[in-house]
Amino acid sequence: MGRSPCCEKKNGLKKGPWTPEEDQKLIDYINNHGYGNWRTLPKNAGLQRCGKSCRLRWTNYLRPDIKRGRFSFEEEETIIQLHSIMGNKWSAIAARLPGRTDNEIKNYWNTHIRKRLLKMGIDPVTHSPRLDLLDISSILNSSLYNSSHHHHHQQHMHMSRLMMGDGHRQPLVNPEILKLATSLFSNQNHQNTHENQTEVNQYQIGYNMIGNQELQSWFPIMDQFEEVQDLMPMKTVQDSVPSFPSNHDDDYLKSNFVLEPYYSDFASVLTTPSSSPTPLNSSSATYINSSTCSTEDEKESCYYSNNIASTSEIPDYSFDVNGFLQFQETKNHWDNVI
DNA sequence: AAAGTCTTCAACCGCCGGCGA
DNA sequence: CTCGCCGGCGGTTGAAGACTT
Repeated sequence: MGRSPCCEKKNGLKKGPWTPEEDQKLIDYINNHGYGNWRTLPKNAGLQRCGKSCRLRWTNYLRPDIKRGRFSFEEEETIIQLHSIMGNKWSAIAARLPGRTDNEIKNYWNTHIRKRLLKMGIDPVTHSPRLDLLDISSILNSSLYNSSHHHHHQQHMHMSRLMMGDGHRQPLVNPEILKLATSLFSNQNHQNTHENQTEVNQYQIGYNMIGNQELQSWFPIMDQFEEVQDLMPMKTVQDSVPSFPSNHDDDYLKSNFVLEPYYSDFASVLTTPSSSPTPLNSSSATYINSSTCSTEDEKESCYYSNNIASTSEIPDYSFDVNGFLQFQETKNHWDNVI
């Protein structure tokens, strides 16, 4: 039954950051003797550390094959894809990223990727769009929205630019989702909750979302919708131009309503049969792109400006992990060949 | 310049499963 | 079968540095 903690206080083992001297002792020992029994290693190596601490230090930091430095865009894409399939299986993800440790990937996910997905309105757990998560204000601020938009016609213009771009810029928001959001907020006949559910489910089908997890991710939308319905009357959609409530613009937009995260070209790389040896099916995968965005800032802005992958191009949902991994290997192979 | 706040990430913790006695 | 050991995993923490006010 259970075992005592590996680092008992009474035996005076050191904790906390490693010193260069300790590192060197560990490296020297492993170079000479290899690593086998972590429990006895520190004693043999002359370290006042527990075996667990030594193993962690070696596998996460001192190992010679550790790759240091920033994650490349390709690595980041891989992490996101694998996470969409495997979830928080950091070691499994790390196994697919040579030189990266599970700890490093976990940290990178929590400090960078997760935040970015949230900002885009993508649930980092399910990888599906969440209307209640998108930081719409940051999207708007980062592009064409400005504070002088209180006139109605201007509002329509902004929204149409959001949907269609303006000739110079690409659209920022998936028009389908924008329609969904608009429709949700403008439809005044929502007494029948069953109908609401049906409407949402239709859009889920559009995203090929299957499974309780994905379905659940939409529930907050409905909750929030009902709250807002109570607070303010909604307008009806006029023609194809969506309209948001005329007052409360800023508050409204900042109230965590999300329109749509931007799926990108990378999705088509993975989902288009012509470029994929094994057609990849993964609607819950969150695809982010751009090979041209390398710095953090560039990545950030690219996330908001990539092309949209139309919902009609999204393949059927059915995870084929082996196919995916096979695809990755083939892709890597050809990347190397090229 | 100083104080306060936020972010990052190395390291720790507790738990689990595999394995041998 | 049970027990104890060990390696490994994922979640969490907190010191240090970066950034903001």
